Amino acid sequence: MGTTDPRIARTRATVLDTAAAIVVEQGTAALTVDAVVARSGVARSTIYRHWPTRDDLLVDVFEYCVPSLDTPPPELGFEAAMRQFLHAVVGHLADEKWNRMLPALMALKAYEPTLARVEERMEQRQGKISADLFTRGEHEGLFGPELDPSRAIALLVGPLVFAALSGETPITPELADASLANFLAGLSRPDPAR
Amino acid sequence: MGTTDPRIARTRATVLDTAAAIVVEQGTAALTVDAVVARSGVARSTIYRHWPTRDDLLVDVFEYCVPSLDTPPPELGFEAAMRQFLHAVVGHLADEKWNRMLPALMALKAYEPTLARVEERMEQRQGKISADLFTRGEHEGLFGPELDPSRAIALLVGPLVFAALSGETPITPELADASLANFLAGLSRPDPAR
DNA sequence: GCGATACAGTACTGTACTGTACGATTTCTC
DNA sequence: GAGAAATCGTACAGTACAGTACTGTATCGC
Repeated sequence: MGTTDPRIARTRATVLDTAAAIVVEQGTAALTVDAVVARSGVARSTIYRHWPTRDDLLVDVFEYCVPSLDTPPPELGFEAAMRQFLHAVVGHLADEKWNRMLPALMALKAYEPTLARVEERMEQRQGKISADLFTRGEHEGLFGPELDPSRAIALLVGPLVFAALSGETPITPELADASLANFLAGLSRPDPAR
Repeated sequence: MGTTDPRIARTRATVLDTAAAIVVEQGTAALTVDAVVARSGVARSTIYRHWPTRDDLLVDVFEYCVPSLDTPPPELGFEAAMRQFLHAVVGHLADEKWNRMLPALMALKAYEPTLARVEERMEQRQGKISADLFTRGEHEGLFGPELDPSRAIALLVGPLVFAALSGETPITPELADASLANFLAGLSRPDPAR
């Protein structure tokens, strides 16, 4: 019952790998069924057996490539856990694959509701992790419950995403450390410049 | 000599406005010559008289929409000037036009060298402004010459861009203030967590 | 007003891609 | 080994778009 035909899994993986490579190397506009056929060797009719339209394939490609982040071990405190989380984010953003696909997803989510949902699920998963981390920080007395998690994530992760997108400054664990250090420093200065 | 035929300027503006609206509302893939013809009333042959290919038109649309930032008045110190700069960035990112076009530019610059050059020029202009601002900060003794401007800009502007892209947290001047406050707080804590 | 030029409108070619249909072949399951 | 199912290969219709060519009309500069 749980056993699936290996042919199905095989072609599905082949097509998704090929399609992802095309998107990474040439952009989403270059993802045509013919291009996948030429590069993967999988027959045209076979691809349409698995995906009803080209757009459905594109959605699956993104879903296939979205990085999965883990919750840092519970014994870590806020600072150590957040550092580990940010380092993981750096790792994914530095990887050429996601480095190319993230901007494409951001650009398309405004017009393709199906891709918007992919991005939504991704942010939900990461939101759960960050919520866990901020709970640790609150228990440590670093900040109160009034802290806005979404806003804090923007402050912490924003610089990393910016570095990945602009390419002006290298995206490294050190940058993540700097972002975290600034965030922590800002906490101990609750009434800034007023 | 310096006078140009008003017909040229008129159709050029009409086409660029229409094309920009199409890109903002439906994405770059929807920018076809026929779509511009239908919406603007400008004839097909006229468009091809101004732009040799559709891609050239797209490049001009981006160039046309790239926001221009001003250097804050020289009498302002680092903090006030940077605040003003960041607030201007917030203004452009919150505007629907650039909010949609920036991700598209980020996604396409990896594959279209001509668009990469558009983005390059944009970053160059902003780089000049930020270099000016960091010089002020250095003269004020806030930091030394070892500060990396590109990296600092990532730390300061990154959260704003992240907020604009993700849509999870509102992009407001207050967010800019928080980013700046964290950056300044990090300065007075030169050896973080080591 | 007049010549020059930009614009409108239409028709056309060529191409690239989507999605369907169908028979032949391979590969899996049992 | 036999039947089922997935895959291959090809052919085809339909569409959307890029870019060209050409004629007639409106608008500019002088």
